[in-house]
Amino acid sequence: MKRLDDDASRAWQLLMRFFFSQRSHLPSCAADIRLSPVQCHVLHLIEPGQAMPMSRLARTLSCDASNVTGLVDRLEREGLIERQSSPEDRRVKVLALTPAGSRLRSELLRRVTDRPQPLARLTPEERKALVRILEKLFDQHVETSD
Amino acid sequence: MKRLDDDASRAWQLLMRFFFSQRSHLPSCAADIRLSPVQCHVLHLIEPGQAMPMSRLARTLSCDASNVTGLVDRLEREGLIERQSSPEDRRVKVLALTPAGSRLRSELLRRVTDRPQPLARLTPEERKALVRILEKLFDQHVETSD
DNA sequence: TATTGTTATACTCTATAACTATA
DNA sequence: TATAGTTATAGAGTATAACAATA
Repeated sequence: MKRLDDDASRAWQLLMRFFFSQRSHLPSCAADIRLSPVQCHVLHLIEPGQAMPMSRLARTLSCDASNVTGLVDRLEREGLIERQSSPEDRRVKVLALTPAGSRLRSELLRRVTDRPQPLARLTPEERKALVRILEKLFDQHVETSD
Repeated sequence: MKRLDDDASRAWQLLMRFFFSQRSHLPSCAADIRLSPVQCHVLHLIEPGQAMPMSRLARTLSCDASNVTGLVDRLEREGLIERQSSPEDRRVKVLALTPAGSRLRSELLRRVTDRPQPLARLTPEERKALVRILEKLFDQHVETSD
C-alpha cells in the first residue's frame, strides 16, 4: 500500500540526510579557523551591518536561550562576533560581525559555492527550482521579527 | 556584483536552515520516547529486515566510528536496535531494529508526514520536484555499499 | 599490515531550572 | 508580572588517540 505522503516522507529523509552528510564537509571549508556546523550556521545568519538580537537567534535556531549564550561566548572568544547592548531596550543584546567575522563569513560563502559540491551538480534551473521550493517551505515560519 | 552561484549559496543556506528549524520539532514527534535528532535519523536509516554494519552508519553520518559506538549504545539501551556479530567477518557488527524499534520507526515516519508541517504546504508536484532534485544531489555519494 | 569496533579523554552542543536586570 | 540574557548542571554529540580482535 502506497501512502499519499510518500514524497513528503522521502523529501524529509533526504533533507535530513543532506545535513548529516554535509556536516563534516562544512567545517573543512573553514579549515583555518575550526568552526562547528552550528557556528558556521550562526555566522551565516548574522548579516554584515545588520545586528541580530540574541532572542531572535534562539528562535531561528529553535533552541533555548541558554544555548545561544554559550554559542555566542565561543564565537566572541574567537573574535568573530560581538555583543552590543541595545539602546532601546537594555535587556536586549544584539550581535554584530567583527571585521574578522565578516571576512570569514564571505570566505565561507565563497567556498561553499566554489567547490565541486553536490549543489554544483544541479543545473541552474534546478537550483532555482530548489530555492523557490525551499523558500515556500519557510514562508510562514520565518522569524517573526518583532 | 551578482555572483553566478547566488542560487547555490541561497539553496545551501535554506537547507541548513531547514535542518536547524526542524530540529526541535523532530523529537516532539516521538513525544513518548525522547529521541535526539541524530537518533531519529539513525532509526530512519536502519530499514526493517535490512541489517546495517556500524561502519556504514559512520560513513552515512559522516562521523567517526567512536561516535557511532556511543549512539548505538544509547539506542540499544532504549531497546530500539541491537548489535549482531556478522558471521562473514567477525570484526563487523551489524545493526538491526528490534520489534520496538521497528514500531517506533513507523510511528515516526507516520507523524512526520501527517502533521500540518512545512512539507505539507507544498503541492504534490512541488514535493515530487523536491525529491527529484534532492536525489540528484545524492547520486554520487550515496554510501558505497561494499 | 590494514580494518572494525571500543575505550579514554576533552571539547562542543543542548535543555532545564534558578537567577539578575530590565521592562 | 513578563521578558532577555546568564549561570550551573547534566547529559548527548563529536573528534582524536590508543587499543583489541580479526582479516
